Amino acid sequence: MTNEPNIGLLAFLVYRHMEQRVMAEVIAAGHQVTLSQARLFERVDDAGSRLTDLAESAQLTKQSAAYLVDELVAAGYLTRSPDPRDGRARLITITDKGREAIALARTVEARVEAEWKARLGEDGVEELRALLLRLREIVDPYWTGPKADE
Amino acid sequence: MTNEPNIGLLAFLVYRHMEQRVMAEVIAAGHQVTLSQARLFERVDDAGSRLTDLAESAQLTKQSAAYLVDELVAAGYLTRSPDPRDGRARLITITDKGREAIALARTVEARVEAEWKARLGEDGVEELRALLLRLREIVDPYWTGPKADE
DNA sequence: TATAATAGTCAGACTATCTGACTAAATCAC
DNA sequence: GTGATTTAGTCAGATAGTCTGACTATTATA
Repeated sequence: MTNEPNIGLLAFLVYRHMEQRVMAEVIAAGHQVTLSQARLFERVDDAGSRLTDLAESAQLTKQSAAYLVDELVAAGYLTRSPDPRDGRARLITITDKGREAIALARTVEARVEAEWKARLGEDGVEELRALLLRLREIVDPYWTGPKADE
Repeated sequence: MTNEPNIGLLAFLVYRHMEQRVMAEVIAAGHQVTLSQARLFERVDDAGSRLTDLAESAQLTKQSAAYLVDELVAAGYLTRSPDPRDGRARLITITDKGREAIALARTVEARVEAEWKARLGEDGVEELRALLLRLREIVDPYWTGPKADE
């Protein structure tokens, strides 16, 4: 494989590094979360998510998502409650313990990005973010246009 | 999760898109390869790789790597032969069928990057690649410095 | 040459994933 | 408004891919 590294692979290395740095500190802080759980967890909306939406967003089956949500509920990071607006649905929401983990993750993310700034410069990192954001529009099926994010 | 998307997550979306596009076409072309197999396969060196190196590069245990290599050998994409320079080791090399799959993957990668150029411009894509390459140096543990790649 | 390190395999367990079949509730079509 | 269809989620079972621990064979080292 002696090739000009393609952008997909380079992006993977960046993504994996960030994920590993965050996971390492989250686990070091005593949180008992697996990678699969974390990947689903980070998609839970502040206002609560439905299982079906979570599954779609994470590109998993509902069954797989339910399995991971069960574990995250048992570990105290999420709760399920009936959705008042739809008797079939249940709302999955983040607990205080879950928010603590998110806060820690945000801290680590900021620290890693700071390291990247030391390498690429403030301008370089912002240029990178801008380019990736524009790519997101054609690369992320859950992108619904500017501002429609929330 | 109503946050300024961090670069790690944005990089993930880009990586996943490329991977899915490539896998979809590789499978459509009749190759019977799973994602896990492909992720290992793409790390096999042109000159042949050792299992231990593959495992380390893909961040798997030797056992897991061996399991995937077994499948790729059975499917005709790889072969194993004794390493003439080390009686303990075996050299894992790419078959002609494996090279066909790689050629196809390269074609799809080029097509996807062309789409990205339509969005970001030629300059934008090259700027993105340049930034990711510089980040690679601090983000990829198997990076051994310029030119030492081979 | 005895000891330690390295390359890989064997055996067994477990996590995360899937497919298929199902229940209950909401929505749609008259 | 009732019957058919769609939607949200669960239950049961299978499987892929991953791990840990223990082992063999070969090479390198003291």
